[in-house]
Amino acid sequence: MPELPEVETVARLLRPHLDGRTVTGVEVRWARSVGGQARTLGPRVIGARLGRVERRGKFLVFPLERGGRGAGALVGHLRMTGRFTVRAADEPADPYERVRLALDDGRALAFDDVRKFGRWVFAAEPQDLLGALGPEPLGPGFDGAWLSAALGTRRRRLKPLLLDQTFLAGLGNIYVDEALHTAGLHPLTPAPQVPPAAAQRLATAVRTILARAIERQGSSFDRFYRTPEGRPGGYQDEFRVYGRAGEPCRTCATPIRRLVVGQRGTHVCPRCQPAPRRQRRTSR
DNA sequence: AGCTACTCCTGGTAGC
DNA sequence: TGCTACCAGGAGTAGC
Repeated sequence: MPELPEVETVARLLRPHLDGRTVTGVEVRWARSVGGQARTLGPRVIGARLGRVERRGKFLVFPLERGGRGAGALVGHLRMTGRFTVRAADEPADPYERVRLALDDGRALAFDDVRKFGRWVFAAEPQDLLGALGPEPLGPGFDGAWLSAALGTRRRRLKPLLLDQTFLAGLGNIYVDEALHTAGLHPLTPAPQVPPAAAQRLATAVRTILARAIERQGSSFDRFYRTPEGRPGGYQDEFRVYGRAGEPCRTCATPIRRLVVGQRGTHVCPRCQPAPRRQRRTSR
């Protein structure tokens, strides 16, 4: 499922195709993909120029300009199976194409999405959609000191907390499992129980893993995530725990276990990631 | 505050 | 072969 490295890859590869293009048409094939804006989308985007595509967390932001001035943005989220592709206007549509923008160079920017969870909506003020997001893990504000302090103010367990986009923006199920393993932390550990040195390891693991995954253009372990050029990513070859239940840990050869945490499949090495001491149940 | 359950969706697959 | 039942899961929401 697309997380920060996949979305970053999409932004980087779309950029050269879209920067400065003018939108000449809109076609919506599945209204919910545009959040019910099927009727209003046309007037808001046709005639607008596309600015530089940006990523914020797992969101893609396509800024729009009119007469050199900001005119809102299209904000996209791939969720599970969304995909952006630039295709020639006469190229046949993907069977799961949900939305298409015609561009002034004769090509089209298509949003394909098998499971229809993804969204691509117009926002006059993109901050309305992005404002609640936590910091960028690859940004200057994120480091061991910040993470250690932030963990101390929360009571949740590490896994659901790291998946919470308002805590930290961009991590999903795969990279949380990978980072926790690299840092030697169990996903059920209560956040305030993480000592500063371990928080530092976790921050470093998050940054290192995300940066490496971007280099590999993301992870493709099923048929869903592909770059806008249609190629799979390469980071799945470097997974240490995700999807490896029963296989030996790459560090200590102990079989990887799969558990469910907050309705999410979760992968741990029982030796590298010792379970937290059982919490005392609060009596009465 | 933070937990669980539920919703949205579909293709793939396990089981019969 | 063909059917049904179930699974994955990001994020929003409701209820406790």
